[in-house]
Amino acid sequence: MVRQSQLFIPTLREAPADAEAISHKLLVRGGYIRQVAAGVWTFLPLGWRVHQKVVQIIREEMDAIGGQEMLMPVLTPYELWQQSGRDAIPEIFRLQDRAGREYVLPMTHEETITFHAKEIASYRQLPQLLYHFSIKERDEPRSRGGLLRLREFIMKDAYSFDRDEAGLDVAFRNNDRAYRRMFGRAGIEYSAVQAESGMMGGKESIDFLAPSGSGENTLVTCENGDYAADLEVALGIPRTPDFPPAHDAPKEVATPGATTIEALAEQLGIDAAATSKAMPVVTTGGKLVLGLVRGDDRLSEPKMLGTLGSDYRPATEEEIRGAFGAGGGSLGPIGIEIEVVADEALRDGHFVAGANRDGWHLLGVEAGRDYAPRFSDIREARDGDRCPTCGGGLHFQTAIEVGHIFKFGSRYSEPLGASFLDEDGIEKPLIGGSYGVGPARVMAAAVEQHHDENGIVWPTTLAPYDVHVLSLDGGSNEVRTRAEELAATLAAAGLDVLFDDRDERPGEKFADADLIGCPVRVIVGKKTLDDGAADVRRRDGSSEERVAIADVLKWVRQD
RNA sequence: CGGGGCGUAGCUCAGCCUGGUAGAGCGCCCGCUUUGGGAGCGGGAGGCCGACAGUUCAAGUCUGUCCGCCCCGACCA
Repeated sequence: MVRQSQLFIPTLREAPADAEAISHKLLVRGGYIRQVAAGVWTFLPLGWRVHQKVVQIIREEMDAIGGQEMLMPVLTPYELWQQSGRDAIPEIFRLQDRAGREYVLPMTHEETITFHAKEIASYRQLPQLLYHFSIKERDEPRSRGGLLRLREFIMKDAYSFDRDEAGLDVAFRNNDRAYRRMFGRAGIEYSAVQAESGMMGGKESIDFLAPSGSGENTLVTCENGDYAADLEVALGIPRTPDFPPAHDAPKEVATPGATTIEALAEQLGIDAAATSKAMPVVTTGGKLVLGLVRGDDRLSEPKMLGTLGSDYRPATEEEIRGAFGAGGGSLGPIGIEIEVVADEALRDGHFVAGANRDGWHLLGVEAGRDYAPRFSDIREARDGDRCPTCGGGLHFQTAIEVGHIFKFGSRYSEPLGASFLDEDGIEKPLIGGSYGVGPARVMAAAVEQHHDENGIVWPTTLAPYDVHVLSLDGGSNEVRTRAEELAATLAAAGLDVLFDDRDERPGEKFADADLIGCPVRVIVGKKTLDDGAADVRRRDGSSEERVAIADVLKWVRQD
């Protein structure tokens, strides 16, 4: 039992003016966290308790699948990152010591764990699953939203090593299961979706997205529950366009001043979905490519990146002039020398396209007949699309990425030289996977998903304390004593008890208790003692009643 | 890195346009009263007005540069 009068729980009546996300506001107001610099936060005692509860859940689930906890340092020799090639990532923090030796403050620990994995010499020592909780540093160009995106944060990162892909499959599935269990225990609603592995350089990967009022990802789900994906890779079946009459060959039409799809569709009196939109881009290799999507669609940058196999940028005015002989707004796929990547939605039907002549468009352009594109899914799924699995409606929700697991194979073991001798006597690279989860993001997601207008409603597994006992003594020693006895009794029974013994008025204690959000609130006051009782209430509003002091423990423990 | 916004008391903010002794509410400290949903009265503490450089008799206020923070975008295991 701890006395609130002696704790550092600086609750605030008002949220900081610049806070937008609910979790940001409530965690700051509740005295859980404080900002030190952009994207850099302190966990105050209450916040650290919650963080540690999340950590313990993760630890138990990792241990349950054979994970071995360890700890790798933050300060890491730069050479390791040179060997993996990740030294080129702009987000890494670098520094030098006084002798000029260079270090990296890691964003993850693949390099370091692989450095240790070099001690694995034989297939007899495999598989291995190692993990740690440690501070990650990322020079994010833009942090935001309280705990949603930090520049420094603690992550549980686990690494598996196996002798082959089959072994990796097993490790991957085990971690997937462990993740589902840990998020379930943390009271988080989430979807496991296929995702891009991004800068980790992986193959298969699964993202765990928790729907939230604020977040960095968009979760796309089918109303029938048979499809879930991150917007970046989500497939959607677009509606069928309302096509105008077809033509035997493209027919030129004057469209003066129509440089946007809206203007074009209006001028021609047609459905915007029956037009095509041309997006000329230049790859890092300097190659000009025309991306073509339906007029009502947006080009998906991650998909385009995947299709091109390289980063790219929009083409400049001069580059466009040179290649198309026309300016933006009148570009199309016909009569040009450059490669055309057309979205799948343009495969069937006849569309209006730019004529590559300023102020003119072409009616009835058909892929295959009039131009020969490379088809690829490069459109961003959007509201109104149908599910690719069952045709049901798709929902789009903002979400927090609370975990990400992926296979990296020999991505690190080869460059770092981590190999083992297999049963057949052949030296082979270790086959690895990484499994990351951010406890702070789990906290933020829990708050985003569980709160009301008065404050946080913690899942019981994450709450900083199980029971919040309020002494409404108004200066009465007898009431204070009885309240403290009850708090001590509950604590002796194994519950984490926060005892509000502060010399504050009732209203303030109620407000703070709601804000902090412990699952059970127990009030001892003059009124209740007259009945030899206490008022008990669950924070989620499911029950509230007056029970005899002797029965409080039983009440707390039921359901 | 582009666009926008904001830096004044612990917090939320006025004051800046039109230069002239730095303010309010909440919080904090003391006293009295009060005590079941953020009390009342009285007294009090608390400021390098983000930094630097200009303009001026005089700068929180005008000008410039820089720094910090937030939001949108770019970016992002």
